[in-house]
Amino acid sequence: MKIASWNVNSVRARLGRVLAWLSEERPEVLCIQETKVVDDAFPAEPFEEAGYVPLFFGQKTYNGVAILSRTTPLEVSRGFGDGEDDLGARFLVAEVGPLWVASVYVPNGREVGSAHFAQKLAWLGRLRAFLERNTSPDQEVLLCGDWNVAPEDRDVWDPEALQGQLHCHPDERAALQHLCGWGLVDTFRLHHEDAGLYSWWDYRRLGFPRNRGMRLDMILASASLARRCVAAEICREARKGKGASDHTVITATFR
DNA sequence: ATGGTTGCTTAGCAA
Repeated sequence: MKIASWNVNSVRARLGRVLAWLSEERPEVLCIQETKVVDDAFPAEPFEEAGYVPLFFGQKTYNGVAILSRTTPLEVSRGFGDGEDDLGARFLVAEVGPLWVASVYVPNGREVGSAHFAQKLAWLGRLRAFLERNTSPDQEVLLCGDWNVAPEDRDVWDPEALQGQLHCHPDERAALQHLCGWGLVDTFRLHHEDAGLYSWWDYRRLGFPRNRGMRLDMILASASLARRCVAAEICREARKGKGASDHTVITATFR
């Protein structure tokens, strides 16, 4: 069973690429971030024709998340429902058979020390609170998304230059670690130890050709799933060429 | 300190 996650930077601009990748790889589930489209305009039909049932939670211009599943997903939640500002359409949860799957788009934070940065840290805390209220680490939980945090120095192209910068700040890493402390494992690191493996490369300054990137996208799994995780990959091919998202698609495969 | 690129929307914002 293959699960995938992809920040597509506009689902309409990337539709052809996403459909081509789906037909090639046929994952059970694809979680999408940055759909950048209101629900009325989400391109549901092409995904249905490709054999997927889409759930989507979007807004105008920014953010937006979706879950595509080969079996009909049951929508569990849009946003945290905790009475606070969700900072846009960033969180969608569905049950897919026994799986409890979330598509997650963590706020960027914009600038270390800014109000947006504080909201990013708080958002990660609210996500943990949501898990505590709505599920259990004993369940089969998958959080798939763009975390906007590079968890360790080996996840960034120049850790010295980027030390303390956005995506690498100790407070962001601590917030992500606290979330994982609920009972989640970074599936990629179960299978790969090397530095220099990234999921995002800046469009500017030839980031991808120079492999100047960061690993910001992750599939986090609860213990019962982590035990059954037999592979995890970053699909660099999908970042190549004109018309690619600045993020590439990642996968985790479970026995 | 700033720039570089992309997408949405149409000049400027967000990433």
